[in-house]
Amino acid sequence: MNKTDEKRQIIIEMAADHLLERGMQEATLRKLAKSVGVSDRMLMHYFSNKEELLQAILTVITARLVHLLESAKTEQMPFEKFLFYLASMMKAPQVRPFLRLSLELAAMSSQGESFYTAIAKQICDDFFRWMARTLKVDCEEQRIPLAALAFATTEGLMVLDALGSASIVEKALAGIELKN
Amino acid sequence: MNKTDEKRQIIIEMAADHLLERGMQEATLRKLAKSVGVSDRMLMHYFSNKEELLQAILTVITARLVHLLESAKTEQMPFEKFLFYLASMMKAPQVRPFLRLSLELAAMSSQGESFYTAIAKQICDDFFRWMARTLKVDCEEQRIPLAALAFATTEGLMVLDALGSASIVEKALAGIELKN
DNA sequence: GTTGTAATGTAGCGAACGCTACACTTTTTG
DNA sequence: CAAAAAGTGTAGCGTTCGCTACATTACAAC
Repeated sequence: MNKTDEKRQIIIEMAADHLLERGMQEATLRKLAKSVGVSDRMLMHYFSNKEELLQAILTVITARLVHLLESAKTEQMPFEKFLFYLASMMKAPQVRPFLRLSLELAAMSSQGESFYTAIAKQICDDFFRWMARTLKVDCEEQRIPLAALAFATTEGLMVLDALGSASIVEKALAGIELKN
Repeated sequence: MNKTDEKRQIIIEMAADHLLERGMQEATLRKLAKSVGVSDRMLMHYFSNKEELLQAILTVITARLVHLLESAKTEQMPFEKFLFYLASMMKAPQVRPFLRLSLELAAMSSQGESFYTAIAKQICDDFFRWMARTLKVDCEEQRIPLAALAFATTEGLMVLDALGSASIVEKALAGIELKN
C-alpha cells in the first residue's frame, strides 16, 4: 500500500470513529477534517468530493459492524430469547452507535436521498443476515420470516429508545414474553 | 380571533402541509416561506424565531394525526390482525407522511437535539395511546405490553419500509402469522 | 386628519457549507 | 542533480442558513 492510500485509510478510520460517536450532523468537510486533525483542503486532496469520502467512511462503518457481529460468536437462540438479547445489545456502547447512525441514515433515505438509501440498506442487510444466522428455529422455513420479524421489532425498539421512551421499550419486552 | 392570529394560523397550516409532504429538509425559513407564499421576513414578523415557528407547525401536525386516528373509528382488533392493519395503514397516503416525519424527528432526537425529542415523543405518545385503545385483549393486563410490542414492531416495519426493504417487511408479516 | 401601530419589501450581515485557485515545500524518480 | 509529482497552507468564491436594519405602506384610533 502506497503512502497516499495509507493516509486515506487513516482519514477514513478516524472519520468513522467521529461519525459513530457524534452522528451525521458532524458529516461536514470542516468538522470531519477537524476530527482527523487535517485541513478540509486536505480531504479534497485525498477524495474527489464529499460524497466519495462519505461513501468510504460509511463502507468502513458497515465493515466494522459485520466484524463486530462475527467476532461475538453468539450461539443460536430461540426467538424470544434472541429478542431479549438484541434489546440488551442495543444498550451496549459498542453496538449503540451503529444503531443510532443507521437510524439517521434510514431517515435521510426516507426522504429520497438515494445516496444514503444504498448505504443504509447495506448496514441493515448485514445486520439482518447475522440475525437470520443467529436465530434458532424448529424448522428452516421459519428462519427468514422470524428473523425479519425480530429485525423489525429490534428496529422499532431502537426508535423508541432514540426517543428516550425507555418505559415503552420495557413494556414491549414484557409483551414479547406474553406472546410466548 | 384577530387578524394577526388568523394569518399566523394560515401560515402554520400551509407549512404543516409542506413539511408532511416534503420532510424536515424543507424546514428552513426560506423554503417554508416560499411554500406559504410569503417572504421569510414575514415569518419572523409572525414568529419570534425559527424554533417557535417549528414548534407551532409540529404541534399542528400531531393534532392532525390525533384527529386522523380518532375519526377512523377503528374497531378493536386482536394483536395479529391489528399488526396487519397497521402495516396496511402504513402504506396509506394519509398516514405515511406522519410516519416518515416522525422517523426523521426520531433520528434528530437520537443525536441529542432535545428540541426535537419532545415533539417526536408527543407524536409517538399519541399514536401509542390510540394503539392501546384499538387493541383487543383477553385480559386488561395484557393491553399495555402488547400495545407497546405492536408499536415497536410497527415502527420497525416503518424503518424497513423507509429503506425500501419492502421484501423484509413482507417476510416480517409472514413471521407474525407464524407466531400466532 | 393627525398620529401611532401593524404589515410588508429590500437588502444584507455573519456564519457555515462544499469546493477551488494559487502558491509553496517536500518527496520521488529518472 | 534536475524534473516531476505529491503534499500542504492560505485565502476565498458562491451558496444557503437564521436573522436583522431600515424603509415604506396600510390601517386604526382619537
